[in-house]
Amino acid sequence: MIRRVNRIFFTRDVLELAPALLGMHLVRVCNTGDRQSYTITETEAYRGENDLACHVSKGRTARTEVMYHEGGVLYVYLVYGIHWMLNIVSGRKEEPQAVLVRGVQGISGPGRLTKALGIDKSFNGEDLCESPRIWLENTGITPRYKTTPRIGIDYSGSIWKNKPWRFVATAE
DNA sequence: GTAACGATCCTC
DNA sequence: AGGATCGTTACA
Repeated sequence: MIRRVNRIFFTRDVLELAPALLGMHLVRVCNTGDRQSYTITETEAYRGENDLACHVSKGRTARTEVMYHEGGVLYVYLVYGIHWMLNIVSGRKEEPQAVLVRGVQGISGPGRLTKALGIDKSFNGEDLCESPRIWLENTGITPRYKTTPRIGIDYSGSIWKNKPWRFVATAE
């Protein structure tokens, strides 16, 4: 039985949640009522204030406030003045962690993903456990995956830059 | 108020 | 290898 995943699923540590998202369905209901579902194939973990690649390492700000919420809400922000990034907040309240959804089946690249799904700033703070327009469903399939360092965070220093916190589903 | 900086993508 | 393009942040 496929159904929306609940709060408990998201309140785990981000290093557990990020790989667990692989193979799950990201379901999006657009304005016309059309429902589409996308299989998640690539994620990255951003883990707390000590992680120099994570936005909260620069302090708690209006932008990053949502990451301090309980897991299951979305953190959406703009990079390079162009691309919206889709992140799923992880961990418990006051435990700022998030998973960047980098790709789904058929769409690679986090910027292209949000464009295809019509995700913008209005989704910031959206609750995956309650929202009528976006949620996650379990498929019971956990694909094999590989880990690599995260992308585009060269500024964060070698310790954090080299953490193997990018999770990419591998073809069977 | 101002200036610098990107968790990217596309085109050379 | 480099440019697009603008919200967020840090500073004065």
